[in-house]
Amino acid sequence: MISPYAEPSLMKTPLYRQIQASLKEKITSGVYEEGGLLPSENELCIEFNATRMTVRQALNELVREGYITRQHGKGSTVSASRKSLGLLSLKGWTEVVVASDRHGKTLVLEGPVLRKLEDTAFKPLIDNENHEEFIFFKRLRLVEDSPVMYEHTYIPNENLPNFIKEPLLEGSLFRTLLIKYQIDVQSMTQEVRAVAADKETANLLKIKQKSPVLHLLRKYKTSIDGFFLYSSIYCNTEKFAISSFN
Amino acid sequence: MISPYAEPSLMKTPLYRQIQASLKEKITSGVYEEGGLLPSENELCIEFNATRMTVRQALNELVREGYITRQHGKGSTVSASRKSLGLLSLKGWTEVVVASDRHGKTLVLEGPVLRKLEDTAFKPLIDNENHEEFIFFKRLRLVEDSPVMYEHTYIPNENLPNFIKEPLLEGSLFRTLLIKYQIDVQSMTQEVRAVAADKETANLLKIKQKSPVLHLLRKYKTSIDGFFLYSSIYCNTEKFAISSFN
DNA sequence: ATTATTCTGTTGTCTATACAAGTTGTATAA
DNA sequence: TTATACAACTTGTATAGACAACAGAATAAT
Repeated sequence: MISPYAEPSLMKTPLYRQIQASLKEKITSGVYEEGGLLPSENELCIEFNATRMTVRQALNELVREGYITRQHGKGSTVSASRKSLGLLSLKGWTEVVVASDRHGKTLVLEGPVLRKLEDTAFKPLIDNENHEEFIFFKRLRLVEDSPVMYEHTYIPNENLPNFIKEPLLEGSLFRTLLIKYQIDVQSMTQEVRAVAADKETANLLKIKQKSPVLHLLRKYKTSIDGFFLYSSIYCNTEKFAISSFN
Repeated sequence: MISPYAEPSLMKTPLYRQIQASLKEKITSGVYEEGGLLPSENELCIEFNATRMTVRQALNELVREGYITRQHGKGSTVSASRKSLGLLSLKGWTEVVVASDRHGKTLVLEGPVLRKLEDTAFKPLIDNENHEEFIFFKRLRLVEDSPVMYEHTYIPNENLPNFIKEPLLEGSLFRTLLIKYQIDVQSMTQEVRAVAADKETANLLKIKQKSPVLHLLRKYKTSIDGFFLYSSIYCNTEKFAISSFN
């Protein structure tokens, strides 16, 4: 496996996933504008040459991801991008910030480098697999030039040839995994705590030491069985809240 | 409307909701034990006299609510009750604590009483409706006799005759709404922050003032259109984390 | 003018069927 | 004993169609 990109995806993606991706693309790019109605299910059936059940499956996924809401007898409405920096479900940083119309930046403070997972906090999230090596990131994320999140990311060093050598596509990890490696991040579990900021975190987030920060321990499930991503995230929630739904 | 309970539900609940409820009941009561397999889709089809699509809709809902996981080619597995006091999605306090096999108690510190909503923090969650009066609770929730959550609940004073006069069924708000009033809590949105505990909260949660606590602002959607519940929750996450998934 | 009623288009629920694809155990062959 | 192949089971994807329930606009009745 020398090719810079992974093998072109021969595994055919299901039709409903294609529809889902297509609609998502049109929503985030503004073709379907916020607050507006999507085409009706029957129209989508014609557009994608699919049955209503298939179209509905795509739409239900978009509801689950928070892109649309639906109303009986009316239609599917494009959700307003969450006002309080919705760090919801699957959405990676880049996507969220773009969608919420704020100016976001990501600084890579360290990495990507190979290292072992020493953070014991992850133990309860990791089930059986004992991965040897991880690709490690330290990133600081800013909104309108004020630091909001400090994140440590661990990715098992498998399935990702040349990952370390090349920059992220558009600065987005999720997007890079999807485009270059056909790895789709599908869901997430997390543990949430409120903790006092330690010295490093406080400095980076420009807050006082010991002030309350949100601590998220995340495990992302991907389209590759047994391949997970792990993140430990400290959030300054003075200006922005983390919003979620279910 | 003098009858103590709401009219017997004449609105027929969809078949998939019935299946969903039946399976949920069997899971929480232990008929299907944790880590075990549910009957296959085809078996459930026979049991409930439904087609696979209908059964699958029920199963998908249970996945969304975190009761089961599914694996292609294998079956539906009953999820282990989340180790870290999973305060996930829709589950009310009672249900979570029972499921997680911990000894939980709820103290009603104040209420239910009628009052207006003065907490300005809810403003961003409330869209259009200006409810006049709310049924208000102050509750403290304990796990193994140590206080973990301090919660303010606001329920619009509509659709709930005699609510204040009678105790909650099995101490559970959600269960009371479902059984007595046929109101099903279906989903939730929330904003999450880390804040410093004020004096009252610190005292109740038995922690030091200004120590970090999790603050959750929740809006619950119900089966009645336009009828929402609101909660402001402070959590001590020293011992327990809030876990969620999506 | 206002209020009902009807109509049309939408999403919600459900049936019946088919084939694809993953998992597991069993039988067979090396 | 160890592979290999197969069979039987599971869930995943998809088609085609039907009727119910809801929203909103157009129409008819008052």
